[in-house]
Amino acid sequence: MIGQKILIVDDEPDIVDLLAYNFKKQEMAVFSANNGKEAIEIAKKQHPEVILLDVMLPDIDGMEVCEELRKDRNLKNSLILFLSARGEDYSQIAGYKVGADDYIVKPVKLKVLTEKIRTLLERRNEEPLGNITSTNISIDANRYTVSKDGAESIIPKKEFELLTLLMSKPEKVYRREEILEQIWGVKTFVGDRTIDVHIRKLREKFGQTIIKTVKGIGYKFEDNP
Amino acid sequence: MIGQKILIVDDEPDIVDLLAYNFKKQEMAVFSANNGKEAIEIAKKQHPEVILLDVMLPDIDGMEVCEELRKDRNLKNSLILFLSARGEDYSQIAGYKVGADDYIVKPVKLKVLTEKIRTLLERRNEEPLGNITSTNISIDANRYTVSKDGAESIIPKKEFELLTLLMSKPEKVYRREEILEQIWGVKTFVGDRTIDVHIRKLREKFGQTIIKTVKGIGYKFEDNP
DNA sequence: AAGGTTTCTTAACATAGAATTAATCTAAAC
DNA sequence: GTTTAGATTAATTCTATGTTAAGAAACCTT
Repeated sequence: MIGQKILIVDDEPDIVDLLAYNFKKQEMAVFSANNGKEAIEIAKKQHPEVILLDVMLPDIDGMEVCEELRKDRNLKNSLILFLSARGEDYSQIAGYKVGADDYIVKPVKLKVLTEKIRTLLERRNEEPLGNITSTNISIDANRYTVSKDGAESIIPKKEFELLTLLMSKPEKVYRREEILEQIWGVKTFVGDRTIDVHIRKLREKFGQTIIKTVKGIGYKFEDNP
Repeated sequence: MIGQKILIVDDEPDIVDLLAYNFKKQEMAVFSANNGKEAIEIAKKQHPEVILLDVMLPDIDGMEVCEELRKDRNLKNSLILFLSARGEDYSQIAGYKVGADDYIVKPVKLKVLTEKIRTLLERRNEEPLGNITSTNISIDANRYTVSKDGAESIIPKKEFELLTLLMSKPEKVYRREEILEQIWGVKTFVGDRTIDVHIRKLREKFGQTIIKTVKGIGYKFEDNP
């Protein structure tokens, strides 16, 4: 588990220390928080691959924290594990609903925990990521291909990202602002016509009608059969 | 278990003798070492199929020896069994991390040991681990060979690993990041052009078309008949 | 240990193709 | 009909990768 980032959230310093020590030894980058607020803050900044989250926290409930974390794009695929004391059985039921991947009952056994994380991480990596399909065009994120009418093609990165974004929510109008933010990042300043050019390329390749202009606002993907 | 090479490593001559006698009777080629250094030396030269390794050695720790041995490509598939005195429970935990196949608590019972080895060897042979085949190229991970059009060749380690990675999921685009992580490990900082050079070597050897570049993303193996 | 060989990595440069911009044109909205 | 956002095109700049050669490191052989 070398190189992964892990965030440990618990209000008991002993537990945090123990776990931190263990995972540092495995060459993971360890972050820790003692409460929910802090946890959210760190997670959003570092987007760790693994998050261990105590259910009982002084400020926010662990499950609420979890819910909050899952809203962040960069944490969608993180592994979130609940830690709960023996009595708090409810976590089991609620846990999955809220989006945790698993839960561990304290006292934590390091070996078990480590193994669990390893297994889940492996499984995660194997899972095919992002595969979007509409009536007449489909994207395969693993292979970075776009298929239309059976013809598969590889398109440049920016075009691919743009198409993926629009197709991820068909019919939703993405404001130009929003597109810039998602694909170019917030800080980047890129000319006014840049998006247009990429849109044009996509239309050229997959037909004028797949992307509709909403003047003054932005663009949307249209699934026209 | 006829014809196999076995290396016995222990600092107690009695034990070595006993085991040696036993395995010679089974027509195995027996080698022995009294310390870690010697063990490594012999193992690298003889690459025995089976290695019995005492955890407590006068010089190097048995587990370190094991780790060292596993680095040798000819010993990757050897059967390594730890021998440990009853008290030394830690070997159990650390053992499999380090790459041992099993461990035996002393006093060794010959019949049990022999049976264990037999079973493990059989299982090993049954699962020719890592054997990837595509239409016109195939990898034999056990023997570290690559065959194309009937011609079998041995290629350098890094190239082999890279090819294996890409071929393990044909058509899947491996991001450069991902490749680095898998083959070089996250901690390693390796130059930007290193991957390219290895890719180039592979294309040189097996044809330009086997690996396709996905610009801005990474590479993928293509099975083109 | 010395010498030769192979493998790995790096640096430097070349190049193709991608991203961006600028300039100009078009059409929708008022 | 004027205005303005967007479309179009081509030129320009950038960037990722390809390529080569050379040095370092690992590996073998004697």
